[in-house]
Amino acid sequence: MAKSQSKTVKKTRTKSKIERAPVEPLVLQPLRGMKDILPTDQPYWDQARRVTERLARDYGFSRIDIPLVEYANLFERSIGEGTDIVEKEMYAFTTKGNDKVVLRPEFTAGICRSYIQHGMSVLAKPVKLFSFGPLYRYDRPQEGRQREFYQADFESFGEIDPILDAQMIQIASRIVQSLGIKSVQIQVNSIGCPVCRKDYRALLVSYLESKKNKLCQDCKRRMYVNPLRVLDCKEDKCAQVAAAAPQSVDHLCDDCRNHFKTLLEYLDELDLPYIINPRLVRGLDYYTKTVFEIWSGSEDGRKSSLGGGGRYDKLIKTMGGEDTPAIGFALGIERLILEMKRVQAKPYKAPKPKVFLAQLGALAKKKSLRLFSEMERNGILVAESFGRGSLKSQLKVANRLGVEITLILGQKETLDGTVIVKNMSTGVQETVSTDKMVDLIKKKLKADNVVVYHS
RNA sequence: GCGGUCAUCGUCUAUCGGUAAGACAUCGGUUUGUGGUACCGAGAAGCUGGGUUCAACUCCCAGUGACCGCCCCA
Repeated sequence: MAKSQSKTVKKTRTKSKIERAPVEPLVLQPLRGMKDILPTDQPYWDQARRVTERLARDYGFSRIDIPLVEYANLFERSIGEGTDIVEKEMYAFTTKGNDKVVLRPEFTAGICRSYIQHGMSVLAKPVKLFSFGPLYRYDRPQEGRQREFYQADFESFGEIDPILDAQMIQIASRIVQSLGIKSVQIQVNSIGCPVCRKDYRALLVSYLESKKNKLCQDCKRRMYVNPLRVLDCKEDKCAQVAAAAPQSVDHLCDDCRNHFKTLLEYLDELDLPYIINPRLVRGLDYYTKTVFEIWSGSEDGRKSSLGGGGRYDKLIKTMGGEDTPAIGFALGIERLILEMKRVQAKPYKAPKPKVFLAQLGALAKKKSLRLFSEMERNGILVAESFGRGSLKSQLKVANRLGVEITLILGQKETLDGTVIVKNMSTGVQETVSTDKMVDLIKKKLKADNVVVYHS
């Protein structure tokens, strides 16, 4: 080590006349908008993962994992060139091989790519897939809005029936409720198919043109690029214009209107309360017919969208696959967890060790490693503090951990092939031979109605 | 991408243009191989880079980050 250091110094010295390479300081923080998920937060993440995985399984979804990085044009073509995600939120860069790539901003495009590539259209329909992982959007962070964030994503391919739409909304709602978030609002809307949307769009544009001078700068531009999004503008003056604007639900073709009507009937049947939000349009181009979002109840004022989704019946074909109707949605994990904390929902409680192994002296210390492993193999969770020497400090740790039994292994016990089993609540202790130890502990834990976990 | 607020031990919070204080947490001790409380002790901080000044954690500028509002979304 010292040798290589002096070598480095020499090198620098010989180089110093030419140019000394500036040493970048080590930045001890993550990139903007990214954060560590610390052990203290993991119980919430565990809960989010467990609930989504269980419901995915219950509703027949298979897990799929796709790469974090894809070609940029996969998203440009599917999400749409005029959208905010593509226009300004892509976490994009060029590789050494000169490929233009992005860190995935959403799941749908990548899953569709995989669906087409692997010929999943031959599978029994509907093909139901779910995923869980990080997404990246290069925008300005705020609480519940990071550059790296996680979603649970559900996609279903090959079924046009609106019962699928209802079921997807049901799953989303079930996940949120199962996490202990009771008061949520489901918003639904239909933005029609390419055919009726075209007519509606023309109608909307001509209406917006007549009110042009009452719109904000952004919307004056947006009305031609993506007029539906004007309806979503939060500017007061635009909202006023939007309120009187023609609504897509009033201009659906027969097929789309029936689809929407049937969906609402299904939702009524499921007793899922919803509100129709004619201004819900969502920021991605590929949606057709049904779109929906789930909003938190938010008694303390803050409202945030926990997730959303919709139908994208034309996307697979647009991307080069066979004509396949599809619907999907995603939930934002960080937002779910923020909401869980707000409503004091219970996180997942991992099983905690009920046994502590204390050791005293060099010989016992050596022996304790094997003892620990023996118990682990028998499904007994054991805590220890092998680095500590004194029995007193080890018992302190045991006490703090709240274990029921502490095993004490000293010099004497090691030589006798025994171990002291101490009941931490009564203080009573007995000496048993090590070969009977596992059975005895199991019996004691079981007697206390304590589950013994098996690996 | 635009506007605003903020930045001190691991956490929370003081103070000051001239030695940075406390609480919680952590670790150790209060005589031998037994936990709690109490008591004692230890370690631990001015985001980074410039400037003003005899002197900067403090004032100024820039950067970085967090948060808030907008945009948008999850």
